[in-house]
Amino acid sequence: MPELPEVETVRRMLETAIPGRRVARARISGKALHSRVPRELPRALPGRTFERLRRHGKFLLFDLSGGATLVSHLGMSGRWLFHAEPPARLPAHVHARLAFEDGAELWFQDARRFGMLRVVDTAQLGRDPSLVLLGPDPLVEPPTAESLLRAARGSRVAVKTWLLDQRKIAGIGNIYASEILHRSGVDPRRRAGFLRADAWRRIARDTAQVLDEAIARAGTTFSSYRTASGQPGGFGNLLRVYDRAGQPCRTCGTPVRRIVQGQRSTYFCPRCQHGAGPAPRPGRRAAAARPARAASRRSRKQRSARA
DNA sequence: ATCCTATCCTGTAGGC
DNA sequence: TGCCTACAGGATAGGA
Repeated sequence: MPELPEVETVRRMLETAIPGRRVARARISGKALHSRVPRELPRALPGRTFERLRRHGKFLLFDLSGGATLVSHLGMSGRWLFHAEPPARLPAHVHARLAFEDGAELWFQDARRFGMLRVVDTAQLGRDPSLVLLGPDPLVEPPTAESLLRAARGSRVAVKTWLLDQRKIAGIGNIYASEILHRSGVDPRRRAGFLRADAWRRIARDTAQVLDEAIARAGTTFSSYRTASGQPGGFGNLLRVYDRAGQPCRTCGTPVRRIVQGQRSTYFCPRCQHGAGPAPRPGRRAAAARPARAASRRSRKQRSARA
């Protein structure tokens, strides 16, 4: 569920609900002891008021009164659930429950327990081990061709894998990495350190574009708690390659391919994302000359067929 | 330094 | 129906 656009959606939602509310009680579940939910939560939070909500990449930062910040990462399956009037029945995998003085509650639910919570001294946030290495947040400091070219200098990893490295850009995950590269027309297997400025320029442009569009639609996938009815994010329909192996590329009709890079799925269009520049592996051939121009016009038929 | 692999968990979808 | 396997939006420790 949670890449930057999803986390930003959560942030915006919570921002309308929790600032100004004071914690009366915090509980963690027994199972939480095995997860990354700190045992001191019940001691650290009561009496504190939520002040504002920040985000850096995929991290949510809840600033609290008294100079503390609740740092949260949703991992793969984490969710924040806000209830003005909490239901009696607790769903599975709720590891932390914060009860406010007015009766509202905020729950942290995380089936797979890859997420984490931590309470840190706000003044020391910059030294937090999980935050200190993060690269720029693309909404705050939009990447440019120059910044990307510089950051990727010398890197031999595939550009898709490079985009997932939170130390380079904070917030891009597996869905949007594929989507960005498809829009940019860059082969995901190409080595980051060998991309030229024009490729990075397109990647910079499309990173901003994809993230903005996804945020505007409240993200991809997730069965959200934003509305009482739990509407899913609306970007799923706009995905051009992710999870579409074998289906026609929305641009040219060529079947989308799925490959595995760093144990994670990558989706791309072998025609739209053929390479300008050096081949990903020492063994060339990916960029073999191909009459992409003329041939790709065949797309029109398929496009209308799908609509 | 950089890169790669395995690992932490549970839920779900698909094949038989 | 049940059983089995493969896979899932993430990060990171440790070895090469």
